[in-house]
Amino acid sequence: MTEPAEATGPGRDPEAVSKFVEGFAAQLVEAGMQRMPARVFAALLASDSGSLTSAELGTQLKVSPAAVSGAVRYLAQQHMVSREREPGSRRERYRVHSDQWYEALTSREAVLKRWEAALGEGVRSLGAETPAGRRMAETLAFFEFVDGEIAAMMERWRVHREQTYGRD
Amino acid sequence: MTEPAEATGPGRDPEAVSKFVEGFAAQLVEAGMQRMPARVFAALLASDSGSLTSAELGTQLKVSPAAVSGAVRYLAQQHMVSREREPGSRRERYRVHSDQWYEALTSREAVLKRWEAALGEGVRSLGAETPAGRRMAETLAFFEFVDGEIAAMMERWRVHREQTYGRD
DNA sequence: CGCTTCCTTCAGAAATTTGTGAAGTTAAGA
DNA sequence: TCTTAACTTCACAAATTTCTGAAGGAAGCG
Repeated sequence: MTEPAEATGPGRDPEAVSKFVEGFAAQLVEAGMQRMPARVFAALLASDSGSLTSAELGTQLKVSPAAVSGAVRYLAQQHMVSREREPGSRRERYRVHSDQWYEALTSREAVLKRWEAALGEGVRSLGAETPAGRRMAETLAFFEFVDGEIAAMMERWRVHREQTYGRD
Repeated sequence: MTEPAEATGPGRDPEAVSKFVEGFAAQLVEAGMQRMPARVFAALLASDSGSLTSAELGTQLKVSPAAVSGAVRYLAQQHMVSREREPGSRRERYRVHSDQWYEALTSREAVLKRWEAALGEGVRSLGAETPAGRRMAETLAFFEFVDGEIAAMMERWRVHREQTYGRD
């Protein structure tokens, strides 16, 4: 029986934590995410409190403060983490909300929108009546369809989740 | 009025085609795709026949046969293009099927599966009763939910598409 | 009001990724 | 069977990305 290890801050089982962090980060990287943001994100996901300071992240991941800073800025822009000022301290905490982050992941809305814009432009410039134009128009229609569906899907997830876990 | 340009093979309006190809490829790159596969894919999408030979791709994109070869291998692995042997010629054609490719894009099933595996591993090793374990379990549940929803969504798309465009 | 702590920014070094040229392989056509 | 066209593979060069160390700036605390 592998003792689940006590939930002491950075303690627990650094070995197991690190293994998960690196493994999960590797998968995120393969899906197109930059390495450092992926590692930071995985580390937060694996923390008991769901939040860590810059310093803690640097220590745990063995990287410089500069690297943490860059990664965290990226993640915040993508709405995958939020920053919190620890009142009465110049420490900053970075947090994953258990629902916030995967909404960010699916609602790659911004990405879809840009794809749609590029496709629309293509249809216009190549001509809607050309075979290529028609193919692009159909592709565009697909993305527009997906856009709508995703919103509905997230709504169903919220319901499903509340039934299973109760509110956040 | 900007003449839609004649649908002559490589002709049409090389200017407009190139503009679309580079623009759309750039968006795909930003979403995490490698540059050359993105350009090749965009070029195929913008071709009237929906298929091009290695040589045509090389000429149009101004890259070496080696680069085309690498890009095409990647795209084929991702099921985003299919290869066709032109009967009675050693030319190979690469093709986008109008439905095949976006199914490949959305059914990032393989990616999701690997994420799920990594998360499951994390839950096990950190302990399902720890706060971190619970967070990961919930995340895992979310991906499993998405898995199922995507299949249903694609089915709805097929119906929607057939009504709009008729069968392929 | 200055000291100290923590984070950020920036320039550059290191590592990784990407594309090329050249040689190799397969298969059509004579 | 031999020639030749077409794609692939491989080693290396170039470009890009990624991280670090050092300097700079904001905010608590004495």
